[in-house]
Amino acid sequence: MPDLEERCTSAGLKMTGQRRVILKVLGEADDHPSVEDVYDRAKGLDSSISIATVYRTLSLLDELDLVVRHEFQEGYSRYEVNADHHHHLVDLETGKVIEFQNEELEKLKVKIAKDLGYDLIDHRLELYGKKTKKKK
Amino acid sequence: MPDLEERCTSAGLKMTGQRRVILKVLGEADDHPSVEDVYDRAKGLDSSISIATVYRTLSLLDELDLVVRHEFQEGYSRYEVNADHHHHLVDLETGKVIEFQNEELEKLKVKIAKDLGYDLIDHRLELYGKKTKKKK
DNA sequence: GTAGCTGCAAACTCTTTGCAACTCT
DNA sequence: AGAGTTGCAAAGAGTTTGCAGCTAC
Repeated sequence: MPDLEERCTSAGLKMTGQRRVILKVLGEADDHPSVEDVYDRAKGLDSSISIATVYRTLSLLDELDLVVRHEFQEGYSRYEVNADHHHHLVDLETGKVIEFQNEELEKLKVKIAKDLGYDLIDHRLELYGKKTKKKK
Repeated sequence: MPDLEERCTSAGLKMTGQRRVILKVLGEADDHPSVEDVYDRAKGLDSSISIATVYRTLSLLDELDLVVRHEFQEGYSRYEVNADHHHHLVDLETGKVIEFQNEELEKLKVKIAKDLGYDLIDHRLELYGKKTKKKK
């Protein structure tokens, strides 16, 4: 698959220094960074970058589907790159996000929507849990 | 089941005129009103009520689990009373919210969390769809 | 009487935007 | 050259909060 920069330029975006930095940060992220996270990491590479640019760039990338915006129950957005289809389990004790996939679940969702008379366009499933404590 | 007012007083809340109005509005709501919605309906009964009170009251009710707060992908909260356990399908064309339950889904969620080593504390499932168009 | 509640306005958080300067192509 | 992009600061939306006065108990 072509890299992020290439996909941006072929979508007609100009490749500025700031965008290169933000794309680098995103390309290296293996977590689900908030705008603030992306901003902080980007500033490490180019301290002149502004948070408005980070917001604008992430919005663009979201529109181009190069990035997926999530809103967990935290009051702000987090972004994810290269998101193959999956869902999230949020660890309530650490805030860590665990990804999972489940075939059965996919089928069930489509079926539920269909039974209600709808075509499924989008969906959101998040689990919130705590690590199972083993008995001593 | 005892009514909302009763449940509030027995939780130690003072029963003020404003709260009575807000509880009446909530008791009569069979939809998923936003804070603004509750505020507007409450003003119809007592025009002196302030939106700060609505926010404060809804927060209290949420803490007492007398109400469930939802954040669909709209940028604000909606509330729901007497929520027996169910999920939502949001009609992307009309904004209408359809409720559904599904036993199979419940079991599957618990199983997924367990397989990942977690106890499921909370979860969120929303489907977003459009009405299936029948062929002519 | 007093702890709790209220309205008001100011403050806060996250996000978007107008504008003048700048920069890819 | 010119459209697109940027930083800055101001503005927006939704929500919370400090405070002085009021009210249920």
